[in-house]
Amino acid sequence: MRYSHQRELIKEIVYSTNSHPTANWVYGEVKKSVPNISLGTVYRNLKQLNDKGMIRTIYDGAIARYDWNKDPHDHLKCKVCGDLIDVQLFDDNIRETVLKKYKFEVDDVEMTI
Amino acid sequence: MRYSHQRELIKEIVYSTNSHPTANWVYGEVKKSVPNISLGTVYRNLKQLNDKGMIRTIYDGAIARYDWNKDPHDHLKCKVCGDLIDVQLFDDNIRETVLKKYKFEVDDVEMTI
DNA sequence: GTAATAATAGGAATTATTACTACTTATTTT
DNA sequence: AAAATAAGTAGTAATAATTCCTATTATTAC
Repeated sequence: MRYSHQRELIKEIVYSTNSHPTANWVYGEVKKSVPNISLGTVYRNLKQLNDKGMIRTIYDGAIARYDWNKDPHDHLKCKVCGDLIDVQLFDDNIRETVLKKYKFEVDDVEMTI
Repeated sequence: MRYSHQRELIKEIVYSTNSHPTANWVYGEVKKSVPNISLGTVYRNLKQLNDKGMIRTIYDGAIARYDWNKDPHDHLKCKVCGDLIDVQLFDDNIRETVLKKYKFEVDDVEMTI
């Protein structure tokens, strides 16, 4: 993965907020400095950053949101305003519990409350 | 909500499987008995069944899946085949923990592992 | 500096879902 | 039981999020 100005900006934008932004919001922000960036570029880079483990993708219903916080954590979603906030509920024993009870090796836990 | 043949079938189909089917899969199944049912009818009825609490909607990444099992439970998703299986991991103290720690009243917990 | 090729912009294509509309059917009223 | 009414339907258009495609541009290796 070689350097690109666009990806660097996209990464900085995601890292600059706690709001778990959508691709479209990131697009709007990055357009401020690169007015003719394309939405496809935003999506491609978000996916690459996710694949390289630099950001995390979470799903809010049917739409993807991006999170710079890669530590295992969960989200509380406000029913009224739709905001997601980070919470820390369970510790690493989920992994063991699941392995013991269900013989599944855990890769990732996504919980929205 | 008055009776409709289509909704009845859709409900039976969702209740007949543990596979957490998508709207599209339900559509394919119901077409076997009502060949010219429309996809919109399937979506409308799945939503109604969800709103009346007869089925539950879960999100698998970006797509909606439907589950007859309304008891609180979580899902394990196989990374290889994509199947979702039901698991029972945590008990009702999630609700209390969240209320105490974060002052959020819990409506629904959705966890995919 | 030049060649090789990853990344981009712009737009078309896809996928999941919702909205619209004229027609049909279940229920209610008479 | 027929007529009235309003919920439901099929078919299709529209939307929203995301991915794909292609000619051009930018980064890195030599």
